[in-house]
Amino acid sequence: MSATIKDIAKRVGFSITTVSRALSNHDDVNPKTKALIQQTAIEMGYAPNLMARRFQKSKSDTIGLILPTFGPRFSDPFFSELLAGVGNMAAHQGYDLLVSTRAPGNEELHAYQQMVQGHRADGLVVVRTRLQDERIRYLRSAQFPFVAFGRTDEALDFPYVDEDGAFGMGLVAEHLVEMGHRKIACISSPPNLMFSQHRLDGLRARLQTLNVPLDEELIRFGDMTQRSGYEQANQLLDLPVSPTAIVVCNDLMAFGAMSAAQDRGLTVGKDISITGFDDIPMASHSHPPLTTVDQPIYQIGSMLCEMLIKCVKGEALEQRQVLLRPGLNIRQSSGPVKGG
Amino acid sequence: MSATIKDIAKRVGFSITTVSRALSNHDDVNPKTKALIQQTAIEMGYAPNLMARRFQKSKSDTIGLILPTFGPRFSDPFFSELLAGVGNMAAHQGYDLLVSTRAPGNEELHAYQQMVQGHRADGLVVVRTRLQDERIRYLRSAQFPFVAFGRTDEALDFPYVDEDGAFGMGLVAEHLVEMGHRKIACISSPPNLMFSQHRLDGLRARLQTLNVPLDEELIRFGDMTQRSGYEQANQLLDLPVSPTAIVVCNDLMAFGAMSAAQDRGLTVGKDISITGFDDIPMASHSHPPLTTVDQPIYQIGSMLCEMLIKCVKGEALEQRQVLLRPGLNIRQSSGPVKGG
DNA sequence: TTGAAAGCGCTAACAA
DNA sequence: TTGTTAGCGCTTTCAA
Repeated sequence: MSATIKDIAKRVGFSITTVSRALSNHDDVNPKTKALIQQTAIEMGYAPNLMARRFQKSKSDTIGLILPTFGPRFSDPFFSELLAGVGNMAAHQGYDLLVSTRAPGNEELHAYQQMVQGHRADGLVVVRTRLQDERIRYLRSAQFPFVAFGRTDEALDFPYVDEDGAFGMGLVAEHLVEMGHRKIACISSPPNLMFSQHRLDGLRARLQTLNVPLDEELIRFGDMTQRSGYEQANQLLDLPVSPTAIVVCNDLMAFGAMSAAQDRGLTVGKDISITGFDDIPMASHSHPPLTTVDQPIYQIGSMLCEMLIKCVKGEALEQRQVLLRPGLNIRQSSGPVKGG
Repeated sequence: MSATIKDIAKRVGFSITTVSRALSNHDDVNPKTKALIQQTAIEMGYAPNLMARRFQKSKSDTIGLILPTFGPRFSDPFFSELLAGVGNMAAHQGYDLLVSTRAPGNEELHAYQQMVQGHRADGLVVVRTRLQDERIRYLRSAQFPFVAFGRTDEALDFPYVDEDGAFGMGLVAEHLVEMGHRKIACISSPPNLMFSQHRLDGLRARLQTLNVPLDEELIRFGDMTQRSGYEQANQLLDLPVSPTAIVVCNDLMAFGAMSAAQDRGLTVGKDISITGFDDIPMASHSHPPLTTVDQPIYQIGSMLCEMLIKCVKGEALEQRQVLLRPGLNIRQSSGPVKGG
């Protein structure tokens, strides 16, 4: 259907070799010939056949991203922003972005294998690292280029970008203790996720040093959805002595927790303090606006992609492991302890 | 690096043709030979080189999806769910999913051209159709397979899935009028989007027949973000005689509108009614839970993908144009008009 | 400065 | 049932 270099060669009367070189802008082609060929290519509406090119160079010029989805209703503003960050950088660098969505487990690992073995992508972005992460183990054993969003619990050396969640939670702890809170609860995210560990540990450690040890009875685990935050918060609020503050490990669950509190007639920020983590755009326009730890998701996506492309090209990384230090955005969902 | 059919051929002592046929499970191969070859392939860890296969068949087994993003902070739960719907069906059918993110405009159209001309994908999913949609015009002119999420204003025949937004808004209109509302405002989405037209027109038309004509002064346009809903609602609430109900054209803006009302001390569902559209998971766990028109985003994604793959394979579509009829989920964000 | 030729891994006519 | 051969479109030695 569309023109090939062969067609162009026929038209201009040169060999396909010369055409190929002219179009790749090699400098061993007579300028006049080159100009003629390039002009003709435009006239004929030539577009290189990428499948042929990729095959012959055995490079896909594609990076892969497998999103861990839980259940069909995968409604997560976090990932759409990350995707935009990765995708825009990929496009900027002339790379395609191949996306898969799989629930963690065997099928997911299989998807990784397919990406690698089928040469579907030149490198992979691994998101939301887990304890004993089999994806990372696999990619390392296959010696396949990848960059992770998150660290791991194993002593493995690989490139990653992560945010210092422990530090972020430290800021939350300080803020709440300063506001007089002593009975602090936590709705954490699934414990098999690395960032859950960092955040919860960070919270626990900082509270300890502030002499307000975290009551282990007041820790709940949710699945990161708003619904889950709602349910876990309800459990906490049902306790005989309910907490004066709930530290939630992601914004979505924090919204759910706010709803739960509000359903009981509590004024969030006055009767109870609730904090989040991520600072998704919605956080500044909820009611009340959410106190939360910021995480530059879009930029992280960009960085991941940029680093990965360097890896793929065999270029050296100026920084192989990046740990970002977050800030705390204090808004109206948190305030002085009541009667404090 | 990895084994090829040539390697297998050498090992088993058959020709590469026979190996190729055995691995493709053709039935003109001796069962014993076939078994031997397949066994050997497994032993050798053979994985077909997709780039080679795709090149030779000149089919990418890939479908493309270009997400329209506005600005860097692309935090949209709607699209992540759609992506999951499309992606899971694609995986299920053995197709890859190529994703790009572009702001509407020239670069976006260029991305479409790249997909088409570079044979990057066998077919495209076009989301969020617009008035005079140049993407659709282009794909039609290029005779490239595509399926759209949404209709168009031009009299063009192409496969699509859409939800009957006018009907959905009719339900909202009925609900509000029944609750005694007469001063109804609307926060619409950008008027160049087809679904905005359908929803606003549907609202206007149904209100008309209910003898509660929509006051054109009470129509505002937002950009679909929570922030925008917040801002537009504030404008409406600043009017000398503020509306008793605000019909918002998507859930995210509805959340923003709720925040704006709540900031003024209004109780949403009592002092003012607010409705949304989409029924994203968050809608049932906001405070108060949001009355909204449901839209099965995940299923729509699946359908789009399934239809597209049929198109790509040259199979007939049993239904070329699908228009889904929505329902209204009445929750606590809407109620009887105050003092009504 | 240009061209001939080989080959990337695979599939599919056609022949045996 | 199996093998021979050609070729997909492109890049890249090597030779002229």
